Amino acid sequence: MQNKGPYYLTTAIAYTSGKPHIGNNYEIVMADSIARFKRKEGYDVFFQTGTDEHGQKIELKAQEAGVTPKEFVDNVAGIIRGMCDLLNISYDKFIRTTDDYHEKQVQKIFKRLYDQGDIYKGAYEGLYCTPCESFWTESQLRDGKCPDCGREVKPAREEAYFFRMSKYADRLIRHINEHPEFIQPVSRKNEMMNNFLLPGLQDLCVSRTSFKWGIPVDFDDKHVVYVWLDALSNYITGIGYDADGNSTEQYQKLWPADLHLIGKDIIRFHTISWPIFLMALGEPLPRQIFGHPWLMMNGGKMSKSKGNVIYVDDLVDFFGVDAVRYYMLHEMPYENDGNATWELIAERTNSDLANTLGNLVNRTVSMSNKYFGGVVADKGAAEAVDADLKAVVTDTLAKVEERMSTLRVADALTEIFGIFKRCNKYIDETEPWVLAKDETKADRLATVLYNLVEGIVIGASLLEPFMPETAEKIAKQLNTSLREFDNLDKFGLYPGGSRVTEQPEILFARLDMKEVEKREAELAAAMAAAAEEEAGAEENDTTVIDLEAKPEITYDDFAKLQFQVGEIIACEAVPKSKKLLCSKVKIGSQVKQIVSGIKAYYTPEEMVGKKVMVLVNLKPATLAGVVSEGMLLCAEDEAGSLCLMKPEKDMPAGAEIC
RNA sequence: GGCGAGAUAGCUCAGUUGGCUAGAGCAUGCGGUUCAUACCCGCAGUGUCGAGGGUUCAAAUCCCCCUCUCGCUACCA
Repeated sequence: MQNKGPYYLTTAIAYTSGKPHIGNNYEIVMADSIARFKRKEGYDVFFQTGTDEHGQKIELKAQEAGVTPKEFVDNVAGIIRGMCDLLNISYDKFIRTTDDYHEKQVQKIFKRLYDQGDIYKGAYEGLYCTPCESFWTESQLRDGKCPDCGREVKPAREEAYFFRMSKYADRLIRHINEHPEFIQPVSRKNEMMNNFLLPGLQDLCVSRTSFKWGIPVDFDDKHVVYVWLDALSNYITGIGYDADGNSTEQYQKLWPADLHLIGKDIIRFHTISWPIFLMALGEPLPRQIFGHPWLMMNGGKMSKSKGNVIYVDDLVDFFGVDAVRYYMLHEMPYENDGNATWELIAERTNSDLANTLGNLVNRTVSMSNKYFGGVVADKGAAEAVDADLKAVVTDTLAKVEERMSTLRVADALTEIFGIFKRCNKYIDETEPWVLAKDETKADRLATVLYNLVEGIVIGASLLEPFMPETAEKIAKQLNTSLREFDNLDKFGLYPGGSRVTEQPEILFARLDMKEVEKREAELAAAMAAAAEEEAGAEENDTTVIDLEAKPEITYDDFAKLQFQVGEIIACEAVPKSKKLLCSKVKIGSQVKQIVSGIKAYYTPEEMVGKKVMVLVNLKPATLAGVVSEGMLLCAEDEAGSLCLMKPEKDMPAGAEIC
């Protein structure tokens, strides 16, 4: 096989805050199939994946678990790496952002960008919104208040480092326009252009002082490097980049990357922040960034308490690794989100893997044994029907390569299965069991079986990047080895006289749906129980939320606020808004119209009849074109979920709250 | 509200620059077959191609408008 040169691809690195579910795992299976495919095409592939291990969230999780952050991420990184191995991921490098060489380079990168003026030390001044943990510029404020939550912002000062993004914006816009393949799928390109690049980029804060679990800025150790500058750099530090100009040979060979495979949620960082960092470092930009959609579980309605979160280790345990890989790859959504349920995986396994593929191998091996004692040989008794079979088989490589060149993995698999379907049809056309009854047809029968074996070997060889274990099993049953891509457009290379296995092993057993449901229910029950226990434990820990204290106020300040009980007598969604509900609230004898951003937590129907706490004398404002004359008070948890405040006993509408 | 994507068979979706009776896979029904994992092969469907209007000899495909879904973004007194 001719060497076609280096091919460097990466996945996003997984955040080590907990065990990943199937939606998190599928990107790496796609990446693995691309890596394996490119290797077979003759590229010198380097496939990097790994874990992103810094940040406040991990610091908190570790604290909850009573371990150090490093102990915490060591554990989770181990789990993630274990999952990669379980899924047969052929990564060449597993990078952790806590690796010493990475940390050292990130510090150097930060220093260099600072020295050359791309990063400057600044401070947020004046306008901090505590609940949102965000600083705002004067121009971003709405009516002098936080544009996010509408609350008072207050003068504050926090030292931070910033990156001058705008300096490189024009260059990036030009690059994106001149390289239509840079952002894939193309629909994502418009989102980035319209929402971020064309309106003008804000300088990006690239350091934090509010937590410690990160890479320290070595010349200013109050600061840690902000997560994206840290995480994105993995793509170059993992292959030997050096900010002082002493990058390794490997780096010289591999960079720029050919493909960053990422989820659609982080396209913005990969297509804006990352290229700009690279420009600042004087490095070339990656050739392509592919933002794949998500594989949803149970239509997106999953939760641990319902027990319907899907984990690949459970699936692999039940279906086997290649059935799981096949499902992920076959359902691999290209533009729209895909869906995964135990039932769907079982259906696909039964119809494609057990029926079409497994049964084909089984019947072919069985017939070879039955009619020729397992010996397979082409006796040259060709007939007209053979031509089409051979054509389908030998044409598939080109079709698969075409599909893979645009990362249409699911379509590539469908092309390969076309071989197996064609082979099944060929058996019906040639009717080997009829040939077997006529001794004069023995040569023809042998030729038919040879053609089948040859077709299956080529199909299995094409299948190898996607289902490596199964491809090997097939080759073994046929007592041969998988073929190089160079030879997949040639028919007849299977060595005549080879003997197939005597006892064909069932590649994929047909699954009984009742068994599938039973297993799923068992896991769901266990998961729900665990979730409940965890929730119980959390309750004992008396989960609390600490807010930054506001300045003391006097009773007179308080007395300015008029709180009353209000009864919601009507409620409807605000048209043309996604989060707003408009309620008619009876307060004493008057009725006020109040708009609230709680549509995600309450339906209009369930709002009606509630008696809630209302701030009555708030200056009216217009939201989404609707006047709001007060505020329904809510409690907000860490996740931002809202809960209306109701009187503990039934009180008349209008009762004062004081 | 801004920008973008989409709406095709029960389900998941294909349908190049407008061109013959609108397709595939799964599921369903019928027929064939028995080497095989009750499997495989064949046949058959049903579709107001989201609604309405327009351009054209001809529209799923182009234009206008409407409805709905989704993504990014804004809105959350």
